Amino acid sequence: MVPKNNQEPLLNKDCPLRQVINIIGDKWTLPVLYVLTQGTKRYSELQREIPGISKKMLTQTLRKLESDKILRRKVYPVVPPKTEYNLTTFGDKLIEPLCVLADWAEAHQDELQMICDRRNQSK
Amino acid sequence: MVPKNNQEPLLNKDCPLRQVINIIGDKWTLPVLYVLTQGTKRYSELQREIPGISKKMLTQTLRKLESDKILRRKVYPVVPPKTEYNLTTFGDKLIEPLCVLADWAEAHQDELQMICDRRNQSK
DNA sequence: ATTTTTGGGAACCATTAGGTAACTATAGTA
DNA sequence: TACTATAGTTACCTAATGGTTCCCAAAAAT
Repeated sequence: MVPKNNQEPLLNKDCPLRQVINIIGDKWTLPVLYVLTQGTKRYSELQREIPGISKKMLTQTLRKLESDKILRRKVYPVVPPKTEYNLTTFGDKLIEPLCVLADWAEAHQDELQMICDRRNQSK
Repeated sequence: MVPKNNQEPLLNKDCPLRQVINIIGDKWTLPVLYVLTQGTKRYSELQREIPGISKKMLTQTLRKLESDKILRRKVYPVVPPKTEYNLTTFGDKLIEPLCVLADWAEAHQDELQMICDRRNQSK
């Protein structure tokens, strides 16, 4: 009898945790999600509220999250264009465990900053 | 991720949460950390227990985590070489909030798998 | 008549991440 | 004598990520 492939869920590079990290790990995904926790936003609002993001990256990030069904995109056929974005219920649920990590990160802000500084210095 | 005060520690691309993601977001970091939660491991043990990792990536991942003080590297001056790795207390602490995310990810395994499948399909 | 507004798309480039293969040293073993 | 085990290093290549700049339409405002 072949042993059941009960692979450790945290071991390999396709584990669920890794999948989450892949989904939200892009440079601009967290800022976008964060702004959307404040409610429905238009494209231009997102761009204004996320310092440094370019149109290309904003569009790219939004489209990816839309196809992941983490957010919803609603286009109004008017001119000039109007598009609204808001989190799906799945997006809302995803936010919760991220908050835990975010709280930990805030609590360890100084250590994290030191790590990042050390990395930038050694480059 | 819920706004707490007038600060915006989760908004910009250098926020603490983003810093954590940067630190543990590399392809092989989570598998390495996971194996090390089982205790001290030698280089060859890590390589055996992490399917698919190459020597180059294992070394690279370990060195980065060492300079981040997430793990400790102990070299025995013998031949053939012997090197042991284990988590620091900071590494141990880092694991905890990641477990919360990992638990959520496991609970939503199916949805996550669908997202990843859809992404791979559209490529 | 011209500019502004909005939500993009397309082309192009630079940087980074990650993968493969070959090479290293030295003691012990067959 | 040749081979194995260990813990790497190096050079080279490709793919993915992210950034910049320019282009678009059509109505409204100046």
